[in-house]
This record gives sequence, structure tokens and C-alpha cells, in this order.
Amino acid sequence: MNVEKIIKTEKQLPLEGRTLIHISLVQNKINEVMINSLKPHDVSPQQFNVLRILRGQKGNPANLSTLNERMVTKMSNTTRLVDKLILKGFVHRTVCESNRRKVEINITPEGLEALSNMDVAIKAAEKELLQNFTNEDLILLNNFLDKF
Amino acid sequence: MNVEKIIKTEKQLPLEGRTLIHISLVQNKINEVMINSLKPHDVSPQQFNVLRILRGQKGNPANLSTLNERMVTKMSNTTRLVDKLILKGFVHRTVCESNRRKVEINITPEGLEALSNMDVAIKAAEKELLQNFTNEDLILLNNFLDKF
DNA sequence: ATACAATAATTGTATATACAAATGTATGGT
DNA sequence: ACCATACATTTGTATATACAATTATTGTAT
Repeated sequence: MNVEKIIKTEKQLPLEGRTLIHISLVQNKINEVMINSLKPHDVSPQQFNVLRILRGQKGNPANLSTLNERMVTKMSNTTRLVDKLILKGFVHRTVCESNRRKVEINITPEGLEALSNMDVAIKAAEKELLQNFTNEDLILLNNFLDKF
Repeated sequence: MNVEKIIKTEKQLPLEGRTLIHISLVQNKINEVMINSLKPHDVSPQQFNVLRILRGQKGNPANLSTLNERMVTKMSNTTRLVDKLILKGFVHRTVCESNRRKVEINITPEGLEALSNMDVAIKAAEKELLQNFTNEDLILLNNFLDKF
């Protein structure tokens, strides 16, 4: 990826600004690849994220605040995101009996089935995105990212 | 930044997936800081980006496709983004005389004035975001990002 | 027991963005 | 000159997101 080429600038960018722009460009690329690989499964990256969180619950229901805490990109409106997953039959929602303010969200068998197909697509997307990295590279890159 | 802490997961994430999530989290943080430091100036990061591109034109007007090419995050609708900058008095738009399909967009003196204030805010934001990095670190990080 | 504050989720609304279709203009071939 | 095509921008529309206000429920202090 060549920053200057992508944003079509001829002048040399200052290192600090260049780094932040670089990260934006990388994130844009990641997002684009993810969206495309999830498109056939009719879910957005965030919906996929919620499904994975629910699977990680191993049968235990999650409520909205738990989902919000664990989502990679926090949203102001998880209710409507879950609405869409319900519409697709991937999750199920009931009011929590012990505390009726809360809601219990579970992934359905259809959701699990769909999710396992998404996993394959995502795996391929990750491989494509990271094809130029060795394991060593990834560890070092993660170390740098930790500095943020 | 601790990935596992932010997304509240106890289990160890696979290196590839962790890296991509890590980048998302970093970008979210960058974006948040940028939005906040531009908020007093009443522009979004994308609007700021357009203003900077226009200043870089050094008096020469830019048309919409030029802006779109040079923007960090490409938008499907630069027309309306420019509309907002016009409303704020930061830019000026006229139809191009030599090719009336095109438009000529210029930054106004008020836009330049506002932009120079934004520069200060952005500089501070960059410093804050990158406080844990040495110059050496930034060079190495950029090298890794080039692998995408 | 009642009132008040805190919590959890939902709804309303304004704005943002993506995508497709439409508009107006220019260009090239016959 | 005429027509089809390409180009540059704008508009329409559906969906997404941010933020604030609202509803419903629970916890707590008096």
C-alpha cells in the first residue's frame, strides 16, 4: 500500500500525520474486504460481530449492554441491530424473567449454521488481507498497535 | 491499548483476527479524538480533509472528482459534503467555464482562517495519539502498514 | 409503603452515507 | 449536423448511525 499514491499527493507527508492517515487507509481496506466477504451472507461486519459474541456465550443468553461492551465498534443503537438479526432468524430475544428491564438474546440454530459459513468467508478474507505478513511481523505490528 | 480488555474477552484471540480487530480499535480511537478536536470548529474529519486538499491547491480550483481521488476516506457523495462547507462559508463553488460539466471549488479566506485554527487542534490531537511512539517506532509501523 | 434515583432498553429524530438513477454537457464517428 | 456514448455532477431514496428523550422496571432511603 502506497499512501501517497492512494491519496494522490506529490508532496512528502509529515511522519505523524502520515501514520494516522495510513491507519485510516488500512482500516478502509479491511472494512471493504470484510463487507464484501460478508455480503453473500447478508450481514454487516457489526452483525457478524454480534453473532460471534453470542456463539461465544455457549448457550448463555446475552443482554444488550453485554453485547455493547464486547463489540469491536461500539454502537449507540444495538436494539435495532439485534432487530435486524431477529428478522433474519439468526437470533432470538426474550425479556429476562429475573430482571424484566433486561432482555435475553440467544443465537438460533439457523444463526449458528449461517455463522459457520461466514467463518469460512472471513478466514479467507483474513488470509487475503494478511498475505504479506509473517507470524513474526504480526506480533511486532500488534506490539506497535498496543502503544495507542 | 489492551485488545482483550476493550472487547472484554477472556479467551486468547488468534493472531490474524486479533491484528485486524486491533487496527479497528486503533482507528476508532483516532477517529474519536479527531472528531472531538474538530468539534469546536464545527467540521467533520472529512470536511477538514477537503479543506486541506483545497489549501494544497494553492489557489487553483479543484473539481469534485479531484477531491474524491484525494480524500482519505472516499465518499459516494462529495457534492453534499461540499454543500455543507459552502453553507459555513469555507468554500466557494462555480461551474467551470471551459467545461461546463465540471465545477470549480475554491477555499475562501474564511476557510483558510478557520483551517489554520483547526491545524493547531489537529496537531495537538496527533501529539496526544502518538505520545508513546518514538520517531523510529513510527517509521517501523509505517513499514508494516505498507504490507497491506 | 412511598418517593426518588438508577438501570436497561426502546423510540424519535436529525444527520450521514451508500447506491442507483437522472441531469446536463461534451466528444467522436458517420 | 446527428446520434450514441462518455463524462461530471446532482438528486432521490433507502439504510445506517448518533444522540437525546422516553418508557418500564428495579433498588434504596426515608
